[in-house]
Amino acid sequence: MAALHDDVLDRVGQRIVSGELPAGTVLTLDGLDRDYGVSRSVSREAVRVLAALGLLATKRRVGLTVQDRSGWQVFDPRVIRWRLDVGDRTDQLRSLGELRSGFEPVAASLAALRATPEQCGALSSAAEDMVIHGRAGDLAAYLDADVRFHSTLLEASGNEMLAALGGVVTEVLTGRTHHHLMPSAPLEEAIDLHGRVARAVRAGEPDVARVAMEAIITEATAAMTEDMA
Amino acid sequence: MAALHDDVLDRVGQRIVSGELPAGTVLTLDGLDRDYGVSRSVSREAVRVLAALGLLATKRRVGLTVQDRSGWQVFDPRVIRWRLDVGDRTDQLRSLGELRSGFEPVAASLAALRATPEQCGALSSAAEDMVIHGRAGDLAAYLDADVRFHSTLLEASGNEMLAALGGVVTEVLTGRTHHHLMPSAPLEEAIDLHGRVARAVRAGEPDVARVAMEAIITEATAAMTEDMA
DNA sequence: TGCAAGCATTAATCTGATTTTTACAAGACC
DNA sequence: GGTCTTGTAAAAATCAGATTAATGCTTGCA
Repeated sequence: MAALHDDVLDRVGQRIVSGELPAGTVLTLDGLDRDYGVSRSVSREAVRVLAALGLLATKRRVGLTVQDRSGWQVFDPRVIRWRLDVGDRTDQLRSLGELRSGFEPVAASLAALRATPEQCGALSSAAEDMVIHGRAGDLAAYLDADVRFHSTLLEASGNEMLAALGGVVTEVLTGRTHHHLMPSAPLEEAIDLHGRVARAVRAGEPDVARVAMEAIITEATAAMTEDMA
Repeated sequence: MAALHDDVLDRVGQRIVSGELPAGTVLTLDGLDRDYGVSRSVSREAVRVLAALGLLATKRRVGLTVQDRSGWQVFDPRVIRWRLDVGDRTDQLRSLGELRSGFEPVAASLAALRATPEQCGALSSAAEDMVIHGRAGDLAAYLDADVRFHSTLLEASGNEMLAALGGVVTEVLTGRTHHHLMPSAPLEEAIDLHGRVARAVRAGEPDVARVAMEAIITEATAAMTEDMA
């Protein structure tokens, strides 16, 4: 099912973020063709994308040079996923957590000022689903509701760049569930906080929404650090 | 000099973000070959990158469909540049301002905990330069110091994702000066706040740093909105 | 020792052919 | 008439061969 292009892209991307191919390593297109048994078009297009993501640089007569982490497009969902899958998961999640503690409270407060009735409804419904599936212990359905909640909230902020961070948050939530960095049963307190945010947004209370969202991130960070220790 | 690949990439990218090719428009690879007079490899690789940026989606038997803005990788430097060049500059700057109000205070507070002595020095020196050039009314030198201040601070947060947002902040600062959305002489208060952040970071006082940085963003937003009215 | 010419390597580009997927339509059936 | 199957063609995806253009490195000369 997975197309050859995506296959090569994923595999090389993962080898780079995992550190198997450290910065400075030099590859060649011919080498990739042989390694993966694909035609030049496939490896060529994969390399172009990796170069766009800042993971590789191409140079004539030299080849493909693996780039230092400082040049990576760390906001690209693909890079985030690779790093969560095979890279420095802990560092990555800490970075993302700190970042979220910055922009999600702002998004919550903006959403309280700008959310449409439909978005308020979607938010409440997602929060309710979290209650139901959280209590039932259905982690997959809980995750789905969690993702819906945060994506809707960021969308409702009316700020397209905050909305664009929805992909990043989705990767974090999915990643930490997938890698078992979550309590086996979601905490009652976390679930409750989501409901509080939803109500504050509906009531148009930006400060209440912001504070509740700050608590969500703090709680999530604490839960995760404990779990990793 | 500019390679064919980058040429096609830039041109198609700009046509999309400018709205000349609205979401839903369907193109074909053959069409691009003809339009730009390049071979399939070139258009193919450009399309692959555009697809990675979320601007296009490819589908067999259909062609290339221009995607809605909601899927764009709006944090990619290429996309930011295209939008500042041919897109909606003012909306873009407002979005970026709201985003900054989220992550810069967090970065300031983290920097107070983690900045190295060298970074503290660079921060203080940038703040001093802002005083000097601000009072002298040298806008270009002031901007340079301002950019140095914020980039250093984000770097000093010790969080690579916050550091990666340095480029974004630079765009905001440069953009608003370039488009005359700044007071002709920087406000004494704004300059003073930067010094306060630098001192708080050096002293290791995260809360003071955070509050001062919040004030910087609030002041900047107010100044810009007034100017636009 | 320094410099310039030439060589060899590798990405960049062009081209033609084949394979695979799949939207759409024509026909078959109820 | 409406739904289901089947066939066809359109377009991307992939493969493969050849040519072009930069450019790092070496060689030879002064």
